[in-house]
Amino acid sequence: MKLSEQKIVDKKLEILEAAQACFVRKGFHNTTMQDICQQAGMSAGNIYRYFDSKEVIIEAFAADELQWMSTAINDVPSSPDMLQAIVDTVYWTATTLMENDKSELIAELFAEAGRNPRINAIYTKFNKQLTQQACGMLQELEDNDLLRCQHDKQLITRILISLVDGLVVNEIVCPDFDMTNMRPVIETMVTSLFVPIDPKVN
Amino acid sequence: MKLSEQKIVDKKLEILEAAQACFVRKGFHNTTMQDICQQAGMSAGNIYRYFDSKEVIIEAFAADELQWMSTAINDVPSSPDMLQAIVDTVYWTATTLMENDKSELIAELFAEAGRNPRINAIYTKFNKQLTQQACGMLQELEDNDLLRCQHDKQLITRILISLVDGLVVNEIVCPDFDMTNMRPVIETMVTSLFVPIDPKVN
DNA sequence: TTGTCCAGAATGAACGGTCATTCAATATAA
DNA sequence: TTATATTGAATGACCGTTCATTCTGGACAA
Repeated sequence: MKLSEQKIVDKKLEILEAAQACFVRKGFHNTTMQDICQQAGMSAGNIYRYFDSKEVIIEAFAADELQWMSTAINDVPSSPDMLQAIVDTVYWTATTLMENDKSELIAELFAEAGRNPRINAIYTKFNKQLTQQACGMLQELEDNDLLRCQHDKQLITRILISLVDGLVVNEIVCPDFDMTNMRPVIETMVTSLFVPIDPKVN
Repeated sequence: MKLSEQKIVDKKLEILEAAQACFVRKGFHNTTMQDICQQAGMSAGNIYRYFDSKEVIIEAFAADELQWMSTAINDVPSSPDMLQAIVDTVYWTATTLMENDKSELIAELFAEAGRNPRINAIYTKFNKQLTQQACGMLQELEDNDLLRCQHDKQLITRILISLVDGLVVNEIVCPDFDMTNMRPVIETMVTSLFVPIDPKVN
């Protein structure tokens, strides 16, 4: 009758999904345990068997959410043209986040990271990894003479990440502005940061 | 003995300033009325003579805050070179917001706008104005043959605003990343969106 | 198969604490 | 004295968390 490891993981996930639905609607602090209970179809006491506190649920949710973003970024369809691949990464990440209604959650995460040290630590760590990963990719492209960066790679990376985050959260306060044509603009901006290496030169 | 109009305005401002200090530290929902009372050196009952509810304080604060940003944007030192003027506006706005510790507040505003319709309305309205104002400036530059936009003016504007917001909120999750050299990168990206009109051509 | 037992899963009412809001009492200035 | 400003303890609602209780399904003896 004891639940298997797997069942416990599933249960936790179930709770986190319910929590997510509530967090989207009301944010972390306006969501009550009762909200989560109702959404999860589970009693308060039972939820506390899986998570020690609401705070822990928020933290687990944050970690999950960043995990989701991380995989979303890796799912960008790759292009043979390296410059296009970078443009795609920026564009796809932004549009994917928007289309999956992550705007509110990301805004919530930033706000929480601003005052909750534990959430801040989770986000900071994720951000550091993401930056390094992206820098590594740029470095590799340079090493293989496929591209040259016009500026410091870390700066470029951080600014592009900021651009994506900015686009996503701005969706919240631009309800009726059509962003579907933003790709060419993104392309111009991103492209300007790199010099493609002309094969003819070799 | 009745307070003059001016005194009432002052009192309200005093309360809003106290509220702001608390909001920076704890965010809207973790700030208690007691926090605000203490910070303002005023009793709870008295604050309720000036604001009907905590909710109203948050709304008034949001409006004030956006007002502050609006003026900050207009305070950008102007440059004779129009392209530089645009770059400056983007760069100055971002750095000014960062230096005045607005990151947490802006993140908080985005999060709140995501679920509180009244705050959303305030922010949306501000955003619309800001976009129009910026578009108007670009239009004027084009009309005077000082510049040509490579893309739709509204799109450019929205994306640049998003970039600024993204840079500012990203400061929260990049505690130890040095952004002081970001200007050249910003310059490259912003510049790429416009074609300066060469006087020789005329 | 059938009935009994029990560990672990789940429930939900109750508790203690916190917080926004109110209001009776007091201070103040004209 | 009086109208207004201010105080801060009291109020009532809400919320995270707990815990006494109930449910469930498999083990096992007969």
